[in-house]
Amino acid sequence: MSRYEPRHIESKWQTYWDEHETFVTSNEPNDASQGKMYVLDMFPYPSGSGLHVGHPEGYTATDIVCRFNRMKGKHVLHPMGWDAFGLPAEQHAINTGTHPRVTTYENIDNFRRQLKMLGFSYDWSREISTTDEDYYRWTQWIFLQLYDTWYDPEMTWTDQNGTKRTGRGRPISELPIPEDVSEKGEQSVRDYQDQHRLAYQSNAPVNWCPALGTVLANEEVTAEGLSDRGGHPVERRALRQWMLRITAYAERLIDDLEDLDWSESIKILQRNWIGKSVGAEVDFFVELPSNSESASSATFDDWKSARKNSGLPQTPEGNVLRVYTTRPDTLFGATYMVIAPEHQLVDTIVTDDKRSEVEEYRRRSALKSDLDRTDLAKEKTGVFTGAYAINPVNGEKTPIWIADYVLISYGTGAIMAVPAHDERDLEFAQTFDLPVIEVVDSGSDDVENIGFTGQGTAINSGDYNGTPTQQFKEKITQDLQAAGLGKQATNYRLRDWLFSRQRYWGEPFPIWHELDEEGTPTGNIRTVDESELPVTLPDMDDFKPKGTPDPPLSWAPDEWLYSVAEDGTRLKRETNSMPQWAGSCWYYLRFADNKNNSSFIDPELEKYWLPVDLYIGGAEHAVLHLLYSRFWHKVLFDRGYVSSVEPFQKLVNQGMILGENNEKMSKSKGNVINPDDVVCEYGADSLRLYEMFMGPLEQVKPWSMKGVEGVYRFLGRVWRLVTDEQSDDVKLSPAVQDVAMNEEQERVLHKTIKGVTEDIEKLSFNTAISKMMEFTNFFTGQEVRPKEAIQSLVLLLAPFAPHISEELWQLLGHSESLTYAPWPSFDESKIAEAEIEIPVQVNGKVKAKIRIPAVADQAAMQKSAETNELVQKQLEGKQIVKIICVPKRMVNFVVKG
RNA sequence: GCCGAAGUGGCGGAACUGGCAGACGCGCUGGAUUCAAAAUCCAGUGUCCCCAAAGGACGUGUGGGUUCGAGUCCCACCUUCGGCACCA
Repeated sequence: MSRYEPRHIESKWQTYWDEHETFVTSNEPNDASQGKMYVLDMFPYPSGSGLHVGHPEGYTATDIVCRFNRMKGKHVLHPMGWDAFGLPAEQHAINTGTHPRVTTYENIDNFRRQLKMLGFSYDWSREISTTDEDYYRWTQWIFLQLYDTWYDPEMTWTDQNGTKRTGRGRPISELPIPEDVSEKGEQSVRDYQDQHRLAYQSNAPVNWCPALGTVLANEEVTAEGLSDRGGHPVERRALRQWMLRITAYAERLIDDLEDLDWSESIKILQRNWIGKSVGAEVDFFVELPSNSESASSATFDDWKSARKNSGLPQTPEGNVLRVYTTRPDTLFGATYMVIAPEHQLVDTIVTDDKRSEVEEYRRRSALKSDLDRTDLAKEKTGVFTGAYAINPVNGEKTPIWIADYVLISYGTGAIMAVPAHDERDLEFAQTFDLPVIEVVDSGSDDVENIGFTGQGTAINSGDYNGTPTQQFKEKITQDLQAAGLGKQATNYRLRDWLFSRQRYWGEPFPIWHELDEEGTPTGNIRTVDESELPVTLPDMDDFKPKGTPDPPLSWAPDEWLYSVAEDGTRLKRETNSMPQWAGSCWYYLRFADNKNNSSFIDPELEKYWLPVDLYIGGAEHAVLHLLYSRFWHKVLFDRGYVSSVEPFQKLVNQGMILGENNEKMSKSKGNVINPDDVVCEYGADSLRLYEMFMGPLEQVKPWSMKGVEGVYRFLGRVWRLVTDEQSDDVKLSPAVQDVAMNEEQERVLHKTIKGVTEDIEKLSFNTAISKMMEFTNFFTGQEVRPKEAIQSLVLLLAPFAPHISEELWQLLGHSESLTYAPWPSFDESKIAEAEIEIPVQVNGKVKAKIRIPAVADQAAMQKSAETNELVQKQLEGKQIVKIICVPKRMVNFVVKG
């Protein structure tokens, strides 16, 4: 008896595909091509534990789409690669002494083996790893472009597609240098340029994680103040770091989401992350204490009239506190000011009697980790500085406090507190017994004005009384602008991207630091010339953090670390490395042209293949990876290197697969399913089919071994549908005959083709599979199985279970792979039934069923329903109020009595 | 607290644009095949009332509403999951 033996079939076809280069994709479409289709998986980090069942979920989905589209005649690009830089390989090296390069390439080999075992139709000739020198050469090159770019928000220009745009990343050489800067000489110009580059260095406080020995991005620190990876405590420290000015692109990163075919919830996630808010900046005159050196005799009135003439300066004077607020309409309710402990103005304004207290508070908050700040969130703290600001609208003297609930990194690092209409301010005011003035009327007796943060009508606001919130905001912003006291301002929650790590296993920066005679950095830097890329990682054996923020590269061999420039300047390399995100920011571009030695991608190939038509991956990358990639892409776009505005046209996030117990799979819970084991027992086709059959792709769903058995049984049924069970060797079943289908068989076939085709297009794979099951159940019951129907099923099944399909296809007499066989087409007219059954309802409840011609009109339907015995019984003695007939659907009698 | 997604049999899930709720699979029950088993095939399977059948009632998180008709639309609420969290 010939049984379905996946093990044998699967390795046979995997070898066949490899040998025939079935999935190798030329960059040239063939003559019959129906257009290009770029389908991409989020490439994996090749971890030591191998593939997880979550990986094949997305990968099977994209594989189905690819195989389907190849059969539809599309020119399909479907590549795979490795996001292989990163912490685990380096940690492993620290623990075992094995070099990360060795571990990484071993893991990659294992991942590749597993992916091939699952029969995915990747074009392996396009494989890349972010750790390949030939790849990170271009990652470094892109960094140099970022370094060479400044953002000009004013520039209007026409892009290469002919679209008019405002705002562009431009070469630093085009940055206009103000006269007062150029007057001060070359160094001053250099500094000015450095301040405007998209890649810049900063000394801002960063998240230093002693346990990991590295600095982390805000995004890599949890709300509890622990490292995202490993859960170690994180503290704040000021260090020199590389930053990328992603905030310059915030507006475009929001705007361009509009035209993307992404789920609305992911778009919202990104919008919230960027967190745009529009409000006003307002200047408050500060009465400096008499002890201050910069104390001047200038009065509030003098200042105000001076401002009326000069307008609002770019940066406020030394005795002016600039605040940001989204509610300028509540200006009359400001009863105190709060500035962040790190604010520059603190030193200037603090009075002698408050100085020690203020200093102490600043010292404590500087030490506070984010954890402490969050913990204390409920209990507000702060100290009065002794200084007062004067409210520009009413001349009120307002005390200035410092408190760490105001963040230095947002807005101007200072706020006007309006306790009546802001929860945080109210809490603070109650803690410190500060006055509360209500200035917004909620407009409802049920809602107290104090604590009301919504929109209402102005009260206690002088001439503005009675103005609705929205109108008031606009009006007062204009008035402040006219008086030179404020202006409209936009802020983003998004911060610039901390782009350096204190790690060995990452891309080195293509950057030199100039050294002086003593060998200390002068602060000036030089870029490595493009022709000298890549800056390869030096050979090292010791990566163990020394407990200081010095990166491992700082103890690299001198030959690597030092050099002398042609002009004799001594140089030292940048010893930070790039974060793991760097490589994944642009890998989708390289796949289109992975062997190019002269450019990161050929412009023609970029135009042809990009953007990615379908991108599938885990929701954990919904914000960071996708935001970073989009940012880089836009910079490359502005600089003319890519023609598309956005990299990923359609995005789908697959849902997580849970263990059988409905919990997250984890070693400690012992509920981890290993794909190797499943393939060993049931075969790759069953694993693929099961992962698609479990439920909707985007949904979170639990694993079930019984479910795998179910689809395995289905494949067995398909096998027996085509092959001869009685025979010892594999041959065609005698029931499969080259005869015409009867009407019913034809209807079932065409219905199935239609259903499966449309379901694949909707990525509704679970229902596509159930339709093939129905087909199989039906044809199993047919004594004669017309060959045409059986062949069509094999083709429909091929994207889902390619191995068994190839085998059956061969058995059906075909000598070539079905990879490029035409997808079955359906004929709508063959699906329609002449006579259909519809329900008859009485008062909306089904009471009978009648058979009517499919084309029956309302009158015919009604007549047919009325003559039905069961219906007549129901209607007996009742008054018919109304009859509703929906063609092809139902008849409903509405009756009384 | 704010934002988002989702709640349908014993389980995973299906249901086009408001028109027969529960497709398909799992599980379970019964039968066929077998010396027996595995495998396979066939039939049944939402809950309740009824000895059973016929028949009937109820049923898509809860409570209201719109409609001839609601899983689907509207309002309020509950629960679970995901994200954010002093962003002024």
